[in-house]
Amino acid sequence: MDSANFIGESIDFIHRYTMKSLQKTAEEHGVTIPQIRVIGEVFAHKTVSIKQLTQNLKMTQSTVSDIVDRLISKEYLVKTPNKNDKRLVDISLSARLADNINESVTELTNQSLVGVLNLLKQDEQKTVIKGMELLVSAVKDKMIEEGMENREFLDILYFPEKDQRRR
Amino acid sequence: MDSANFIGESIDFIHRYTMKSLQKTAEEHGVTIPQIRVIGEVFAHKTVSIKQLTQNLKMTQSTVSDIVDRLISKEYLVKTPNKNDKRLVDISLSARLADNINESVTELTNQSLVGVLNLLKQDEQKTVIKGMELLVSAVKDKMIEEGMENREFLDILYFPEKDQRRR
DNA sequence: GTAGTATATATCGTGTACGATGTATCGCAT
DNA sequence: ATGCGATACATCGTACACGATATATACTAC
Repeated sequence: MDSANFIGESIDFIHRYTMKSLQKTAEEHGVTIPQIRVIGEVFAHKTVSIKQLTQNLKMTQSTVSDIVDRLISKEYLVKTPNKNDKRLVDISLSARLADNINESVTELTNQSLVGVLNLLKQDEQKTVIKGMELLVSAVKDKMIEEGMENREFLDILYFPEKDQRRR
Repeated sequence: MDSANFIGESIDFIHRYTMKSLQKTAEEHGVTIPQIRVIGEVFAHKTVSIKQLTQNLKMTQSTVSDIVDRLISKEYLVKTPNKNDKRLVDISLSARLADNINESVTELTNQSLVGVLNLLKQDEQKTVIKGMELLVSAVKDKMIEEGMENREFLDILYFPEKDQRRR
């Protein structure tokens, strides 16, 4: 129970750190973290629907909708109705942004943690990863055990090597 | 770098899980997670200032202020000006709440993770904790290295046994 | 084709969350 | 006592974030 507490606080702590860290980079570009994440996805796929963004970024549809709206009013994105299915909306980079965008968008992904891991020795990194794998699979098991409906919620996380083990 | 990515996603994943898990318990009581956290702090200290809540819960003063206001309008908390220092505000449980409150408030803290850890064998738990300790101290080092101003941000996390090691 | 269901977005209401700014009070130095 | 920087809190503006609901379109069965 005390260990659980420690794990909980640690997760919170690291989560806060990465957020804070990303935010610094983000606001140099005049955007927020969620906004960068959305832009990154659009950049990667050239054109996506709200639905896809919702799935890939693990945010609810309404949240994504909001963010996209803000990015459109900033003239970073454009929305065009999909030809084949008029319910869909094709979201893509605005011409203006498509030009002066570089890889800096994609490289935004947790750069901070790379630096953190590099502070550790090889075998220490192994331990960290091993521990995280154990914890994550335990969480997954727990979720299944208590019948957490959110299926999509699960297969978000990829495992480095082998995928599923444990009971 | 791929490991960093894995760590990052794992942290997010677990963070989301614990939030989701806490939320379920919280909304059975008709409150939100931050609200329960505030109530718990007030319950523990009998009477606190906004400042103290800000520090203990690691939220900004304005956020705390907002939440306390909502809890007051729900008649869960009361605000009385401090006698000694008129800048301070004493926050305490409302009479109504103070009665039918039980330990269930404090036990709200990451109960979910206890269950998760119990799914692991003793030595696996050891690995998880060890890994987390390594990661956390690496993050702390990184924060110091890049001169993260937020000092308070640091001494939030208690370590089970020994406190500081590493370079 | 029509009805009924499912899907994709939009919109609304509420609640965090945070930085910036305003306001009153406290303490200290003069 | 007067002034001034520091402190505690409130308030405002903006941006997530999510559930609930509305709306339009697609699909399916008949």
